[in-house]
Amino acid sequence: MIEQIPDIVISRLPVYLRELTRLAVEEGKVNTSSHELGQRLGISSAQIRKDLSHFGEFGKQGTGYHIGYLIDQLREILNLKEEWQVALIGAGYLGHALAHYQGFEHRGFHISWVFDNDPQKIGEEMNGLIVRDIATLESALSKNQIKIAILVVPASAAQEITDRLVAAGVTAILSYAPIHLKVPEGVHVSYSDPVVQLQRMTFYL
Amino acid sequence: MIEQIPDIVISRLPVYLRELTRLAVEEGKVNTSSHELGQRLGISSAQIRKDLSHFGEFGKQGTGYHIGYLIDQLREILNLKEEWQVALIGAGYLGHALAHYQGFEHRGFHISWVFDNDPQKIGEEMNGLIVRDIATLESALSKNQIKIAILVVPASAAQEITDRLVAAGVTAILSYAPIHLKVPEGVHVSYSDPVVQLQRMTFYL
DNA sequence: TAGATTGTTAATCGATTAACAATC
DNA sequence: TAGATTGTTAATCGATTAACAATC
Repeated sequence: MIEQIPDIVISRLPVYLRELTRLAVEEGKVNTSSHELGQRLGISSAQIRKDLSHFGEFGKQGTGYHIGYLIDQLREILNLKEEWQVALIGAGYLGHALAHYQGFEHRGFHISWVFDNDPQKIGEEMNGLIVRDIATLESALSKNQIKIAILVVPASAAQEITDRLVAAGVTAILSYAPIHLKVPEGVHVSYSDPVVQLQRMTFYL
Repeated sequence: MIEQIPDIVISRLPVYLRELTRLAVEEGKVNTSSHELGQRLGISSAQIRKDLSHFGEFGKQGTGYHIGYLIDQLREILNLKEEWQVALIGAGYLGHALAHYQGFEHRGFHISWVFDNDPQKIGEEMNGLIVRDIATLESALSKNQIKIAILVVPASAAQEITDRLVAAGVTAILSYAPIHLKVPEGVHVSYSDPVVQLQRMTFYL
């Protein structure tokens, strides 16, 4: 029986990976400890060790973790050894910003397609990419086996586009539309709604 | 002793509020139930009732909740009765997108200041707002008692700007910088890093 | 009345933390 | 060796769910 790893554990791994990369690249460190990493992330050292223990033994008593090795292992665990091709749906202001975002490269992702339904935008160039007609969504995604999409369309269009993405074989969607999306089992959705995030904080103000 | 309400409960309230508004505005419904709301959000009805029970009794046996009343109560709980003035730090692509985002209005927020340190951008107009010199950050925020900031600057500048925001009285920060920010007790930070969100999903692919 | 649905309690489930033997 | 730190166990803490009396 394969042990089921909690999603909350998975969700912390990218944050560990990000901080480890920072330690290596910007501070030139070679080793670290669960205590140091936890300090920097506001997480207990016990939690970091427990999280990692789901996947193996990556450290050494007395000396902690070799950063390069742990980065490598986390990239392996998170399936980041190969670059993922990503489709961006929506060429509005936010789509524009994401198309120009430098942070995708070297962290495992590359936006290779942009779609919109606005004839004014179709054919436009965005950071080297041509905006395609959304009518060609299915054929392009299926043919290229795209598994990941970023959804940056109005709430009113989000569910319909989601259904089309899923039908075309997409199994991971990062949505900026302010709406809960219905997807079948096995399709993963992650949400980003700045207003929801702000409203969570105003409770405390 | 005031009962401490779990942050995870608080984090769901904006989602309830958003869906209730959709039910009212787009479908013209007047009443709903924890079951219906849960169905639409992929949350159990028991959890919705439990969450709401932390704050009072808002429903009626047999008939459920009056949507308008529950919306009103949630807005009260989340301190959304008055519009919050927000400062946007960073006038790059993402800052541009946020400055033009229509979703803030009517959901409790208004971007009233934009700052950048790039002389090329200072003075530029963004959706009716003038980009200010970041050197004037402290005076503008303190004088206008701005409590909320959206941080859209490079990771290398994020901690320094955060320190300045906190010193100027900001107590809620929505950060798009891919870095964990150190803030004193009482200051709230919410993060949005698209790469972290994508990496969480690639584990399952 | 009969059916529906709430708010709440208790049980279950799951996540975090503390502690420590092992060992580098 | 002495000090540091891991991986793991058990205890604690917290969140979710199931069930149901109350009642609209």
